[in-house]
Amino acid sequence: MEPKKISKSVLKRLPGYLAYLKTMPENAPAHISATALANALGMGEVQVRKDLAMVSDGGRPKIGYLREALIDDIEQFLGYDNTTDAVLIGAGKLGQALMGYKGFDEYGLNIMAAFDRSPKMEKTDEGKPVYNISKLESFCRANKVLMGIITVPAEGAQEVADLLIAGGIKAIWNFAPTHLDVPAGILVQNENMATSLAVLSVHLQAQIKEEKK
Amino acid sequence: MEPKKISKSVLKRLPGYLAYLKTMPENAPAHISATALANALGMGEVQVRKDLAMVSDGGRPKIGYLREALIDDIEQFLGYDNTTDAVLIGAGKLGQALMGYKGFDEYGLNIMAAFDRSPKMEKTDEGKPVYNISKLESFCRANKVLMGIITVPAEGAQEVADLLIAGGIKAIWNFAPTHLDVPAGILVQNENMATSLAVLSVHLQAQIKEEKK
DNA sequence: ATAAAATCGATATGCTATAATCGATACATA
DNA sequence: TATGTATCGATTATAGCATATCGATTTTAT
Repeated sequence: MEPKKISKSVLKRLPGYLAYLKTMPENAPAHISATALANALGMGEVQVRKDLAMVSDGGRPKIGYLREALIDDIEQFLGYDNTTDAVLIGAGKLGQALMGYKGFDEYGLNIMAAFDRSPKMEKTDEGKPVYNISKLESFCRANKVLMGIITVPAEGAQEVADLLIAGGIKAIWNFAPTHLDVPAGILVQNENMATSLAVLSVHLQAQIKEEKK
Repeated sequence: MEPKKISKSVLKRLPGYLAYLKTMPENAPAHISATALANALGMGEVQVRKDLAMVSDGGRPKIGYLREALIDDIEQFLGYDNTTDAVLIGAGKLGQALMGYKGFDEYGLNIMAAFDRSPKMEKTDEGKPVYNISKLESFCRANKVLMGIITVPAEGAQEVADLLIAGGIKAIWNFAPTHLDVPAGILVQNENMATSLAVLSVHLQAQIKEEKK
């Protein structure tokens, strides 16, 4: 499958398909149609079909997609088939939770090491090393790390980002609830819980208002 | 300010403005213009102005918005001024990280208690009670809880969601990497790290490809 | 007091994403 | 072999969102 230009919205839906496909039982039919997928996930069938067409050409009328092939195609498109190394900065609770999350292997993500301003341990529970943040830049450069995960408080986030960029990082996964200024070419993906909370909060307010009527 | 219909995209940007406004130093000017905000956050000034106009009418030509008033307006719009109670299910590392996050107070979110299939403690580090999941439904009903936070593994997520809905919950914050089937009227906000990872991964692949040229 | 500068708010345009429709294709069954 | 049906894929339409432009308003400076 040739790599096509893909919109971010499509991109964000792909992991959903992938997760669903992977959780299907072994004894399920080997083929699945875009229609079936759409129904299962509560989405429009056209959208699903279009999304799948972007990453795979294995769809056959009346039959659908071969499940295994489709999984492979999506994973390849998302780059889950070759691992990318990452570093994590901020070994607090959230940082440790991420370090301990086994599932990242599946996504081809390997967190090599954690960094902290004042490390409270030499290794995480999983045996990954925890270094002082002073070593961050040289470590990134030496290991050609391309991705940094920021789990420090908001105040320190920009500083960490600058260090990462100095170390040659190309993508930042930012869990700090703050805006990061970065040069062009560096991607910042904000995992901002505040935005999710906003959506939830406004929805709940509307619900409460509705009830009072 | 009258509540207007607001698009989700606008909604998701509001927390960003709020965070920035709050981190401004005390000695900064009391007024800030939409233009200044846009520059600081690297956004289009028109968009910022439009967004702010949705939640506040305190903007004055040549002056801008009074910072404090703007903060209040946004917070009121987002419902951060009155607290909503929530329960959290899944007292693993991620769950504990969330329980320990102090910042939720600012957003008017109060996590009353945690639930787990097999609780390993009676109280969290912060002194919040941890109950067996069997008590979840009755607890929600008794305390009129409207929001549930799911931090259990993907396999158990749907089951937990069903329990929550049975308990009268209206909104679910889902950290499990799986799709949840819920009846209409229930909002599911997925905090799906897989989608973020997908964006990052594809960006990195493109970067690597670019370099090889 | 008047003019200039800056900012807001509203309107208009273009673009992207989503949704709907239609023809083509491949399998199943008689 | 022929026909019917389910599904894909392409094309077209719709809608929502982001961007650009313009006029109105208010402060500041001369």
